Amino acid sequence: MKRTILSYSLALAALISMLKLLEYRFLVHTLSLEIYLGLIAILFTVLGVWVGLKLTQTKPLPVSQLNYQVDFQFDPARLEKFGISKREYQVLDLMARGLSNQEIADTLFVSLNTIKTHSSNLFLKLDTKRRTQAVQKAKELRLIP
Amino acid sequence: MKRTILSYSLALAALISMLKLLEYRFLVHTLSLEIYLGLIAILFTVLGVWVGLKLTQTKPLPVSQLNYQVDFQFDPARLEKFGISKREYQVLDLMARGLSNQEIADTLFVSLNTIKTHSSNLFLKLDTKRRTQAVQKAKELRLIP
DNA sequence: ATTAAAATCATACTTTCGGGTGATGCGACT
DNA sequence: AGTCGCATCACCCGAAAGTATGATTTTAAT
Repeated sequence: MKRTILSYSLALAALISMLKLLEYRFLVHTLSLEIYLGLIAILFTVLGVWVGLKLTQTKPLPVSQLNYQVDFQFDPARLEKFGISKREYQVLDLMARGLSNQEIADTLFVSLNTIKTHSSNLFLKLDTKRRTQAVQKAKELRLIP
Repeated sequence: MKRTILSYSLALAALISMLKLLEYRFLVHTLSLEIYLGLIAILFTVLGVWVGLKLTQTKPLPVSQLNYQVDFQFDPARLEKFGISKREYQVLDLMARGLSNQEIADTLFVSLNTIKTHSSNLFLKLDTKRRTQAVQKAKELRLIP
């Protein structure tokens, strides 16, 4: 985490420097200061959105909305019974929504390999061989809605 | 959602206007342009983070339906709506139980290739790319329990 | 401060899925 | 008699999923 923050800071610093260089260029070319400021504002807003998403990490995806909610109740105790970690649970949830490993990786902002590791561990803990089996079993066990 | 986006846009516009006013003030007071730019950058980064978080917030679902496999009832009419044949339905059902294509083939005493054909056709008819997605969608559509 | 668990990522390899294409046989319907 | 839908199967190929192993980094608990 420290590392990420550091890299973001560096990226930000680099961006600012770059912008400063550009600044003089633009100004001598008589581009209005307002437009320039607007561009900076937009750019950093986008950057902010990006940073915000990165830092908060979790963001469930729709894919196929039509979300029907059952009398399902999230129960950490049940997860603990199977030794399923928070991250693994997130992966399981997205799996159940029909996402591919790559899509899950993109959603959680981690690499494909990481998701493969998580899912492999899930299969061990749920004693299943495939994702479809894992999802089915997790539903039976009321681990997911 | 449109409303939120609109309000954010307005807020942004207001901010920009405000900043433009400030701009002249600051400039006549000989505050360095670099510092000013940096402030804008930081401000809009923060704004971006805020907007990003707001936009990705998942709202809780209404507790409308409290049912899921309770009221399931096999309905050939629904299948027909999607053009799903008897055999394809069987494959879909076994798929949802977590069986691999090979296992389904063994269960139905046909070849693996046949199951592949059936499942491919299923994906077409359900407009899905993966078996997990197909199963999920079929459950939503109440095609299977 | 140390330690244990969790999370991350990589590389290499095997298996399973899924798409595309084409072919055959069978019953039903007209 | 012809055609249409369904079921069956084959072959190829690329993509995705899954296994195994090892490593580093974060986080949480003691």
